[in-house]
Amino acid sequence: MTERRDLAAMLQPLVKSLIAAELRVLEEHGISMWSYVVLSALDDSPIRTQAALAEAIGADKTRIISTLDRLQEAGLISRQPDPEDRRARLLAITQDGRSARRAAQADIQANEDRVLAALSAADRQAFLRAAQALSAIPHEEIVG
Amino acid sequence: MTERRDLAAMLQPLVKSLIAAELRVLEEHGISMWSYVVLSALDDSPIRTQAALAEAIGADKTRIISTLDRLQEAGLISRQPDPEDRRARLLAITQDGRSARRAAQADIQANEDRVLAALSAADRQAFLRAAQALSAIPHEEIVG
DNA sequence: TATTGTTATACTCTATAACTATA
DNA sequence: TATAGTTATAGAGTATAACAATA
Repeated sequence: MTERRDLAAMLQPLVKSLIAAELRVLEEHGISMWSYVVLSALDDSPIRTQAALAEAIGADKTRIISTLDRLQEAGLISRQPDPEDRRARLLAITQDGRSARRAAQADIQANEDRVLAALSAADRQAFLRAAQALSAIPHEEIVG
Repeated sequence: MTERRDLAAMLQPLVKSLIAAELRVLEEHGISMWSYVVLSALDDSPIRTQAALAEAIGADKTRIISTLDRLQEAGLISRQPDPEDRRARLLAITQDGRSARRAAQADIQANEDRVLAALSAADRQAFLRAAQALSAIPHEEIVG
C-alpha cells in the first residue's frame, strides 16, 4: 500500500462537516440530532424499551430521557407503560414522527449527494459500498 | 442513487472506533492524541508560531499549551523565543519527536490496513481515493 | 434481589474572557 | 493599540451514582 494519510485523520474532519451540515438541516426541521437519531432508530426497527433504544443508538440511558420527553410532547413518539411489565415504557414512532424523520432524511441525503458528486460515479459507488461494509465491522474488531 | 443509510451515520461510528484503536496504540507509545496531532503537523510541514499551529490543526490556541509543555519537556519538540519577535515562540519537531511520530503512525496505519483488508483491493483503493478527495473539500462547502 | 426508568451529581472537554509581555 | 502566549473561569456534554417503582 502506497503512503497515505491516517484514515481517521482524513475521515474525522469530513464527518465533522457532515454533522454540521446535518445539524443545519435538522434545525430547519425543528428537531435535534438526538431526536433524529431516536426517530431513525424507531422508524427502522421496532424497539420496545428505553434501555434497548439507548443500547441500539450507542447512548447512555440517562442521556435520552429529555429527548424522549420532548419527542413525546411533540407527538412524534408514543411512550406507554407496558401492561405486562409496568416498569417498562413501550416506545413507538407515530405517523407524524415518521413523516418528520423522512422529510429530514431526504434533505440530509440530498446535501450528502451534492457532496458525493465530487467523486466519479464509480468511486462514489465504491465509497458507499466500502462505508457500508466498514461500518458493519464491530467496534471491538477495529480496536483489536 | 439507490436507497442508503445516512453517510454521517455510517462513518461516525467507524471514525469513533478508529480513534479508539488509535488511542490504544498511542498509549503504548506514551503520547496523547493531541501530542500526536501536533507532532504530525510539525513533521509534515514547518509551522512557526503556536497560533499558526492551532489554526492548522483546528484547535483553540489555549488548548494546545499544556500539550506543547509536555512535548517540550519530553524533548519531542523545541520551543524557542523568536529573536525577531520575542512575543512568539518558534516551534520545531526534534529528531526524537520525528521518530516517535513515525513509530506511532506505522502502528496506527498497520491496524487501519488490517481493517481495510475487509474490502476488495479495488474497493480499498477507491475508498482511500474518495476519502482523500472528500477530506479536501472545505468545511463551508459541505455545510453549504 | 434485580431491573426500568428517573433524578442528581461529578467529571471532562471545550470555549470565553482576562492577563503579561512584547511590538 | 494590537498581537503572541498564558492563565483562569465558565459552559456544554457526558458519565457515574443514587433513587423510586415494580418485578
